[in-house]
Amino acid sequence: MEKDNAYLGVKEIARRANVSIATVDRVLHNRTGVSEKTKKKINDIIKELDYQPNILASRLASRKIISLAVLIPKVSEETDFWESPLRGVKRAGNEVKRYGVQLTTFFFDLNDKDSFQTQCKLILDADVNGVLMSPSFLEEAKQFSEACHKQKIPLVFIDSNVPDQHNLSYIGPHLFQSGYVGAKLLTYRLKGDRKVLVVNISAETDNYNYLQIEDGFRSYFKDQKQLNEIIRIDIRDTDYLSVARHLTQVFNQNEEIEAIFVTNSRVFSVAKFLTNSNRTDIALVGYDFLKENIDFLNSGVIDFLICHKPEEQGYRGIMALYQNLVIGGTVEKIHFMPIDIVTRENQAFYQN
Amino acid sequence: MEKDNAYLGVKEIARRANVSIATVDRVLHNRTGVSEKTKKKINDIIKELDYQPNILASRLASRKIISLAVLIPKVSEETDFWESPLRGVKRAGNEVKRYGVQLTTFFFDLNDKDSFQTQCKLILDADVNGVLMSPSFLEEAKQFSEACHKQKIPLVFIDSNVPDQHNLSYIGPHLFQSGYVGAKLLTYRLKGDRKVLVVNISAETDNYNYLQIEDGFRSYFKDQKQLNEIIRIDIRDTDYLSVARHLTQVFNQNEEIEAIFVTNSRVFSVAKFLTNSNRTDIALVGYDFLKENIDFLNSGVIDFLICHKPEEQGYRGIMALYQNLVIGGTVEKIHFMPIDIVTRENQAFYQN
DNA sequence: GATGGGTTCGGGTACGTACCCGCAAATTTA
DNA sequence: TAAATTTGCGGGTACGTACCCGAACCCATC
Repeated sequence: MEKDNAYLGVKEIARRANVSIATVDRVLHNRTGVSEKTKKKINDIIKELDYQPNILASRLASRKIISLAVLIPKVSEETDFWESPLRGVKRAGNEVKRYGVQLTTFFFDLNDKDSFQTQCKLILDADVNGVLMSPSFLEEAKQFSEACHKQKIPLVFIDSNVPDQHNLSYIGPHLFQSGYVGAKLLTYRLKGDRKVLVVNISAETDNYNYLQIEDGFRSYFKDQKQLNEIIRIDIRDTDYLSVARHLTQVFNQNEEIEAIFVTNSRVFSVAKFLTNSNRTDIALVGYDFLKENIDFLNSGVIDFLICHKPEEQGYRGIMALYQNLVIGGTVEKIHFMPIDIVTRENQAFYQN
Repeated sequence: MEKDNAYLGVKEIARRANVSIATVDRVLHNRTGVSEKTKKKINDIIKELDYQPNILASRLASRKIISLAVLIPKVSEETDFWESPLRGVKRAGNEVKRYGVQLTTFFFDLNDKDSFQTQCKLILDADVNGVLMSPSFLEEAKQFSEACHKQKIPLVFIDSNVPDQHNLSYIGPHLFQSGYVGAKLLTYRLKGDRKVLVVNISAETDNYNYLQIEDGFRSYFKDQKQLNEIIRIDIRDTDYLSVARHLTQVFNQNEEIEAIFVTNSRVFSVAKFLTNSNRTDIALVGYDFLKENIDFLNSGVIDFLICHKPEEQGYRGIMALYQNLVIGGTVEKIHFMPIDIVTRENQAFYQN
């Protein structure tokens, strides 16, 4: 029941190297003031002992706090999707705050590029030690990523990736494959080879994410040699009336639609439309574990929801920064989230 | 960047109560040697300040180690299912060992009740602070649970639950609902209303888990008014030859089987049989993310795998004990794992 | 009023690491 | 060669809590 006395810490290293603890400490934090010779000697001993610093003591002795910034879209009336990542962020924040880590959250408006840039500047001015962000605007995110890299601030992307950046990690879905899974699910409900409709409801002008999902979706049909014609529609105004108007038009022009795939969480709008227009026999697949979506899942209007664990993305994102900054460990550059399939039957136990 | 100086610890409590730190400490750990009057005074101040002990300092100062026991089936040649929980356990163990928590793992033979009891005794003799176990043998697990309760050792069940025990927590699937989901998935592949076969391959004599799954499975058919006749078969010898022999017999007696549901991870045996006997058009649903199962999923013989994140069960189980013993926090008594649906398309990103 | 035993409490050190301060030796400068 | 730096290093204290050791105090008893 006694703690393993054989714990080998700085004291033991110092003893073996015939130096003081302070010198070992200097080497460990590669501070100046140690001759090359002793530095090498100490490093050898560290390697030999496979020294693992005691984080408890380390964080306790350090009077510094580590401050992390989080930049995500604010929750709008239209969709509360970003509540989930925020929950995960807060949960992680709660866990690490006892280790002297502090979070500050910055929000931007998904319909306003400027707000994104403004918040980016605020973060850079705040002199933080790490950043977690959703790179909703591709070009602006790239610039910010560059700035972080120059200042050696580790940066983690969630929800969607920005390729070829010096970021610490990406934690989020493999969008192409996600669309592929969506197509597969849709085919379970396909009876004939009538038309399939892909709906993108988004005010965002950058449709980088959306394109990858649709790519995956179409690829499945191609791979399976499904003959269904795939038609598509973009709806820029995200309010229900606008969605209903556009869909009415599509249905007027295409009488043979037997399935709909919505590329994001706004599938509930489509479900509402189908309900209102008595078209609930149409197969419907969409994204994300939102309350509205679950309701339509339970009433059978939505057949499947695909989900990428948004809360866990937030949680893992913060933990990756913690890992990197506090523990000094390595973090995998890309961590793909699972592509979860949610149905009426298993939704009760889903962990968002 | 400086740590919040306003941290109020035992020192401040002692100052306000006009006592020494040691006295405050005695109250915090409700040790003896403090008069009721001062105890009350100190407790009031603790409440007033909403004092949160610094775990870092606490664990650092404590020379005690916390030792946890893990009791799970050993990995057999037949199935390596228990590798996953063990991985999760080890991952958690790795995380908490820096905080003075030590794990010892005990294995028993799923075909040997005695080995289970033997290991239980060993654990009780080892004077551990907490136990994580798979209650594979119901009655024996109950006895062990009682013993733990008497000795005030927190106990966590994973994989399956034992109702009405004084255990700290259960972390695992809702078996009934899991069977329900299995039935739903199977119906996606059902074309007519021919027979459905439920297969249970298990040497275990206690089929407590299995029964709940089959209950859920049948309930779905009842709820949906599916007319398919459900036949069932128990296979006690888990080797492939035995499985093939039993299945051959069933198929000889029932020509109209169009779908099979296997109630545990041994679905690969059935898949192998279907492959060997050219019956791959039959729908097949089973359990668990094992390599063999994934292979058959990829080759299209298995349609769906259901999975309850076994690795995470192990991880969360240890963390629950850590939470309870180190942090002193509360733990939810039942934590149902998600009922994950794994297909060929999303398996690459599944987190077991 | 002295003695004893129990109760209540404080001082002090330790946990392993971070980092300030200051001293001595080595090196450069005058 | 002496003085002024610079470099290399050790001593020591602090972080917030745990817990040992003993001291002071109380009340009862003779």
